[in-house]
Amino acid sequence: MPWPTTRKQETRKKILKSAVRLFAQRGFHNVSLGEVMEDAKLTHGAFYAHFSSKQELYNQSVYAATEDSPLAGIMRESEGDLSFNKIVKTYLCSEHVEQKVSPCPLAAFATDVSNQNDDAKQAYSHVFEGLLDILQTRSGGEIPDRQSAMSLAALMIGGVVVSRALNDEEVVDELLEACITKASQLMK
Amino acid sequence: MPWPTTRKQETRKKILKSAVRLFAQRGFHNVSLGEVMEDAKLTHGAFYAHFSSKQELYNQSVYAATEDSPLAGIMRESEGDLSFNKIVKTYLCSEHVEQKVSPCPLAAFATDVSNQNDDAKQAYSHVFEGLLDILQTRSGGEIPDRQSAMSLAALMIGGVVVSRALNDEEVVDELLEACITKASQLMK
DNA sequence: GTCTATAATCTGATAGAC
DNA sequence: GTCTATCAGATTATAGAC
Repeated sequence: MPWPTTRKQETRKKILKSAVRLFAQRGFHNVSLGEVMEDAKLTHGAFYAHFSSKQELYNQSVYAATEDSPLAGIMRESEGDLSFNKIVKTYLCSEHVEQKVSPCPLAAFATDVSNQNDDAKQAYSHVFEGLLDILQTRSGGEIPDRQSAMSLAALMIGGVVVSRALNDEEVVDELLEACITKASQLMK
Repeated sequence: MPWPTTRKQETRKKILKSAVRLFAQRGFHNVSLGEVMEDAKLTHGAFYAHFSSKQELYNQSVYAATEDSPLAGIMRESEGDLSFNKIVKTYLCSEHVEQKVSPCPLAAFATDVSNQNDDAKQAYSHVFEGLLDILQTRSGGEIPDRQSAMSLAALMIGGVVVSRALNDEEVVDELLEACITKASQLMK
């Protein structure tokens, strides 16, 4: 029985989905377990039938967030290669900055993870390697090597992280456009 | 009397210095006012003679952190222009990632600020514009325009932020080197 | 201005009925 | 597995003596 989709696993997924959205929007300490469970239409006490601690929930959220991230979305849409432009513009857009779409955990969870335990960092590292792999293998050769993929990842994540901390929408648009325009120059 | 350096202002500076280091290392919610005041050799209750709330302390820390940041350091050392290589290598180094030097607030406070009020974002935005200004006016023309400066800032901040969330030192070194190597290509 | 002491609140985690 | 109820600890902010 490889996938015994029990009701418990469905509930666990619901909790994770709520956790991903809330943690990404407000950060680890600005979200209580009560809020997560309420969002998942359960009560506080039921939490510990699914996770051993808030920290474990957060670590699992780092993995879970990859499923609905912007890049996962365009990967589902297109079966073949992703164009470089499509990748960059999907990531560096105001909808992603404002989290009108489910966010990339590498941008949303970065600073929180750096303040947490090694399990969280391991999850983050794993997801980061996954991004590098996608960039290199699904871009039809437009991203030639690991070094290019790494610098592109830093540019994209940095662009979104900084944008979220600015208070001037015009500067945000300017920054996103600058990153989009300059990204291709990293590929040479 | 332009600078009446009273003892109160000295104490305020001491509190800010402790706050910058602790907030940068562990984030807003992982640092208590008690810890900040203890680090500044005072007791908890004395805090409110200097700041009206923890949030105000944090906002002021964003500004205060610029004084000892890596780029402020090399600007004090050299009177003339900074070389592009010096800027990039000073920022994207493991000592900065591990905060063995006083960190740049744009990297250390980014995600926290995005979860806070508009005053914090205003402080962050102001510091960000300051970085763009330094990059453009102090690089001897090696950073030709605002768009180049913006993309470079995103690359540098992103490189440090991601590095702090990874658990594999080798990958961190690889990432920093990738960002350093590729940075110059953004300047064309 | 700085101290000690405490109020008021929040939240992670546990216990036990159903 | 989910619920209600509660414990235990931490933390921001305040009060009042010095």
